[in-house]
Amino acid sequence: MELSKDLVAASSSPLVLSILAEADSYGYAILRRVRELSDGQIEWTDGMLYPVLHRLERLGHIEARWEVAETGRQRKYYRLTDDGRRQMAEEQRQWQAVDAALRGIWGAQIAPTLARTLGEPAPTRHGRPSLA
Amino acid sequence: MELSKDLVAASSSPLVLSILAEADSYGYAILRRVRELSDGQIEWTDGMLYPVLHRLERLGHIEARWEVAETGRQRKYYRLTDDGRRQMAEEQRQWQAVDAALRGIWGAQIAPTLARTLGEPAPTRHGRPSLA
DNA sequence: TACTATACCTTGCGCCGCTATGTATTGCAA
DNA sequence: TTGCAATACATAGCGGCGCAAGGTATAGTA
Repeated sequence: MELSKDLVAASSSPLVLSILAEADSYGYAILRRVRELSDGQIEWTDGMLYPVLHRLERLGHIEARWEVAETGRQRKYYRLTDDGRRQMAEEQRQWQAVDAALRGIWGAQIAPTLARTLGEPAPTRHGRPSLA
Repeated sequence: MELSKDLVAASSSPLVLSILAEADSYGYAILRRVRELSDGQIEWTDGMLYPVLHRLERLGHIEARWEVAETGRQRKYYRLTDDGRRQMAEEQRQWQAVDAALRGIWGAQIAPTLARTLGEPAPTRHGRPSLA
């Protein structure tokens, strides 16, 4: 699925922090984990992930170390810091607040939305606009 | 609650489109509706909303008309177009895909996250990193 | 030998939220 | 009647960031 850039921006930090909360990891593995978690619906490129990792490191949310994998390859492992753990919790709160609002408004519209996307005529809503 | 700018960016379009799917509305009323829907947790400024409305109009997702309210005031009412309704459905799909991924990873961590934010020591995770 | 997957990185473009600022009107309270 | 808050719209400049494109290098495999 093609995700809007704003949604990618909003989800990249919480997703990365949460993945590192599970266990230390490195760039390529994080890309795979995101694909996995979303059942293949979210497809990040490495070109967008590395800047995210560098930013999170600059902000002190994560820490990097070089390590040599069993394969003989160099890998840069990242670890969640205490500060990063707090940040993750905060981002979780924010996401859930927005999600609650969206669910609130979608919940009241699920049936009509489905009907309309199926091509049925929308109930006419003009005439007197609501006086919010 | 203070929301990160990325989250604001990601939620502004779906929220506005969904609110207009309920009924035609105008700037100030939309601000109030957002506050209402989020139980006061989301506080948008008008300075960020108007550019959003102009963009959505430029993209053809909504349409504007001037109207004089019972109060005698000029108000710019916005209406969701058919294109906007499709866009809303698409953004809903995207949001739910990301939300599912986040729930997936948070679900496996809810207890530990709560424990750690309460100040308990995190389980040491260094030593052997996971081989993702 | 060549190709794919792994593994890291940076540059430039374009977009957009946010703060600050501006204008104008209505209604209420001092 | 004076002043403030709420209503109602709008724009300019700044800073930040995704993303595509491009780059380097190694390991494993055909």
